Amino acid sequence: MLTFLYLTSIFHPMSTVPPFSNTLSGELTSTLRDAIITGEIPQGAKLSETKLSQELDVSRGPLREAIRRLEGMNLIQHIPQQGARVVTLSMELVLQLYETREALESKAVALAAINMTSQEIDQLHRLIDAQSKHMRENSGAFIPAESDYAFHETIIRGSKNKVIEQALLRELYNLIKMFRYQHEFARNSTTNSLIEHRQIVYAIEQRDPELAEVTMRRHIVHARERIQRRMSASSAA
Amino acid sequence: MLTFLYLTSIFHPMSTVPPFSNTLSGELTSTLRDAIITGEIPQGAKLSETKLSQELDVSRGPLREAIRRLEGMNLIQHIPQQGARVVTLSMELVLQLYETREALESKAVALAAINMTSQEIDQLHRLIDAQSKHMRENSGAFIPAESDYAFHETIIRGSKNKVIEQALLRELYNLIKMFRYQHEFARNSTTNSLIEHRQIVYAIEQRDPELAEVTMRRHIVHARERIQRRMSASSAA
DNA sequence: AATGGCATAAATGTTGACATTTTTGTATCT
DNA sequence: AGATACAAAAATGTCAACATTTATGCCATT
Repeated sequence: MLTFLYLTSIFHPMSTVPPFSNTLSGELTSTLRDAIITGEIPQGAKLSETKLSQELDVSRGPLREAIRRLEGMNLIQHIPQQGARVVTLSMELVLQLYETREALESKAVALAAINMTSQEIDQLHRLIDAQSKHMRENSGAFIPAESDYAFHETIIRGSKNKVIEQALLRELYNLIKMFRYQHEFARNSTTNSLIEHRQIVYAIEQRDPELAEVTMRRHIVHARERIQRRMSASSAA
Repeated sequence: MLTFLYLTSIFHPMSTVPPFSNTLSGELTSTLRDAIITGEIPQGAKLSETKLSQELDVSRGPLREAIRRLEGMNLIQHIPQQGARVVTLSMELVLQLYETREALESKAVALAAINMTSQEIDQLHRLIDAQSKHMRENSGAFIPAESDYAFHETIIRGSKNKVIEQALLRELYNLIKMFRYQHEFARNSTTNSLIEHRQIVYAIEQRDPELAEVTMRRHIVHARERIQRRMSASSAA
């Protein structure tokens, strides 16, 4: 039933992250990653090697390697002699993700305020302008998720700290994207987010690490609180 | 030449981290991890699948899986069609490691001040007492690395945040241990560290997250500055 | 009817061989 | 002598079969 996975991996909007191409096991990694993020393979589902290898028409070797990599990205959990399961995003885990993101990304933006090039700051302006334009032209008050990710990824890369970048983009953000993609209420950002984005860019522009840090911290805490409210309001998934 | 690796993986003091047992590829993961941390397989060395499989007398399948896992722990870097190399700890990377550790572990201790059980706090006291005893009885002014790791790991686990715990213990600490193990000057902690450890435990005991956070942040910044001084003084490895 | 054990089936772990790509070394040409 | 091109060798990527462990389902027993 997963025959359309190859299309997903190429066209899907989720794929801002490295495509792992060149090798079959790399392709499989991207394919499965996107299928997990979108929920095409649902949370808690077992990744049966035999079934997947038949459906995707590959041998089990590369598949196992892809699974090991996804394990490293925290998208799946592997129990020896039992197999791999897609991670389940409990409310507890999501809140912990945002706590961790707060710690890492506030540090990232502080470093970005020091290390970003002016070209990268220009890029932030372009993204914000696009977000602003989108809001004006579409009645609704939402930033598309893709644009929001681009904004945050630009800052994270601008920190020039490869360790933080890796921790955020390779481990945390996949899980956050998975959560937001699978929960309609979390999929888009509010109008407040745009204001906060402006504040963050202002602080970076001023080369003020402390201001950038507290602004980003507040931005993420707000997001977490919004999630917390809406999750306890509706069903706690 | 790596025939003694199995012994290393069992007896080596580095192994406070999960042993990955039960399965051959899990054993290989632990074995290679420890060999990398200790420098038995040196930085930048190529992990040749054919050679390793001969020396360790295993087939390449499990070996490749172990390598994928070590990739996820940031201990090795893999380039498709070219193979895997042990990461090289440049001065830049080490400083970035400590920046990241500062962000994560200061958050961890703030959470630990809220979430730690009294049993866990007792454990911290026992560790500090042992460290104190060790310093009194041995002329030198050093905390053994193992005891220092145990202290920090107890706090990290005490945060009850699995995401932070994973990021620190599975990704960062292996690299930090690798660095400290391979640089004599970084192997042990100074007398100041013990004082700072006491301050951290005090803050946790008072259930004061903010105090705990700034205390831990300073502790790690001090460690980073010490490293920075000594590395620029001697050779920049 | 429910439980326990046994046999079968299926899944994961492991292996060795095959395919393809990259590297290495040699020979030739300028 | 240096550089380029080709050929051989070695390494990584992939596959299919085998081994071992775990899960399933049936039968017998209480």
